[in-house]
Amino acid sequence: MPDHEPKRAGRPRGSSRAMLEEASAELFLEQTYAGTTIVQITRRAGVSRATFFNYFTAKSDLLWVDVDAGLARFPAALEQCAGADGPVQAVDAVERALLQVCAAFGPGQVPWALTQNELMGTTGELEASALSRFMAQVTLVTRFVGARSETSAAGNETVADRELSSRAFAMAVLAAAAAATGVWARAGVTRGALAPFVGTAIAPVCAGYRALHTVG
Amino acid sequence: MPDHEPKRAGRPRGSSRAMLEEASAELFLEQTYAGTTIVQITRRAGVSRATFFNYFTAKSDLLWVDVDAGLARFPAALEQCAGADGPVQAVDAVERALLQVCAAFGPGQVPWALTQNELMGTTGELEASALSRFMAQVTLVTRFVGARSETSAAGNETVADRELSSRAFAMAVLAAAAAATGVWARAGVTRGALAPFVGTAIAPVCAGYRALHTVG
DNA sequence: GGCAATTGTTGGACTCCGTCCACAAAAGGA
DNA sequence: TCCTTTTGTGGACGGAGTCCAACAATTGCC
Repeated sequence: MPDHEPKRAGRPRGSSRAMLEEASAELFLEQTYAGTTIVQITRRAGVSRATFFNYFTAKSDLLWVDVDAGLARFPAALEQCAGADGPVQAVDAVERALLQVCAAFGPGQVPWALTQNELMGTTGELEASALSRFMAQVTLVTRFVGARSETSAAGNETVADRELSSRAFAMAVLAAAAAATGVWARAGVTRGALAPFVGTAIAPVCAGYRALHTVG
Repeated sequence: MPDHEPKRAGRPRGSSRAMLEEASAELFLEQTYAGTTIVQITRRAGVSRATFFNYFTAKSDLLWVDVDAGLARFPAALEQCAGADGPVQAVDAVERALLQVCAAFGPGQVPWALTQNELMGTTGELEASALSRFMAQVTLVTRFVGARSETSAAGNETVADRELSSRAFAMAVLAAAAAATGVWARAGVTRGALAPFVGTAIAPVCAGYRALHTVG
């Protein structure tokens, strides 16, 4: 990554994502997410309200900066964990890739999205932004598993069945991971790393889908 | 249900939920959900905008009238399907109760929430309202399973483990059901009843959690 | 140096959602 | 009749998100 200065034409940025993230972090601590307006954030960062939307598409993006950063590594992890073809191997790869991504989250930094979810008023907005991120990962996993299940033994399994199965597995395993993350966040100071939580949560789901493809 | 007229005091209603639902259904067909404002709905129904919020807490409630009606029967179905104590029996009960609720949805009436989800602009709002409903069912299932797992063989299983396991199962099985519902809705005219879709989707998840509790 | 093209920043206007409140209308009961 | 209860109404308000026309700062070319 040597191209830090591509020397493009045009006015250079006088602000940055980081400035807005910092300002919002301070205000969220003081006033909670719901109690903070975009205008307050931009004022503290020293920019105008319109500038905010040059860096974020919605206020709720600020809740997910850490999570998004971690999730950004998921596709690469998936490819790296991918082994041979076949649905069972695909389930294995998803399980490993999820744990690999979770390894980046220790007991220290818990994303805003997980700490502000019960703070009155935040719930609605948080859920909206949460599901949109969830579904993005769902399509990722669905495609990954679906592509590796085409060559399956098949037989009495229709195309629609495989599509349903892939998507159900994707949503189930990611939901289990999300559940684990929620429990982990609520665990307070005693929580250790995230990965063990996610590991125990997704194991039964993965086992169920593995059994489905090994027996049937 | 003979108490249709409890003859309460006060001004009788000149409007009704049904009027607003009908008006919104017409407008959603003409303009899509995102393209329809609350004012338009209330104008067509012949009431004022403020009245809308006497019957619905948010515009997005209109997307879920059918789903909410079906979901309302879920707690009762859960109790009815409940058998003996123990985590395995709890998983069985949840599986049966879910299928029982799905039996109410045939190929005819597909809720707005499922038809308008790709119609540009709707996505964000839809996801918000979707997750709030999803999480309501999650707490229901979590409590149900959690209460029936306390008497488990336990041994090397801590309380935190059981809490995590219950919640992960709840979210996973409901996510699989949601995935199936989505596939079913997108299946077009060829779709039959909803229950078979959900059945194949949640079976592996339930199997996985059953195995977890029978072996270990 | 002057000039255009490019990129970032700004303020303002706008729509819609959701909340709040004071008030009017329509009933029943005393 | 007066009081209480319930529902409908209009208006005002603040915040989110969109849009746009203007302005500012920099690069590269002539």
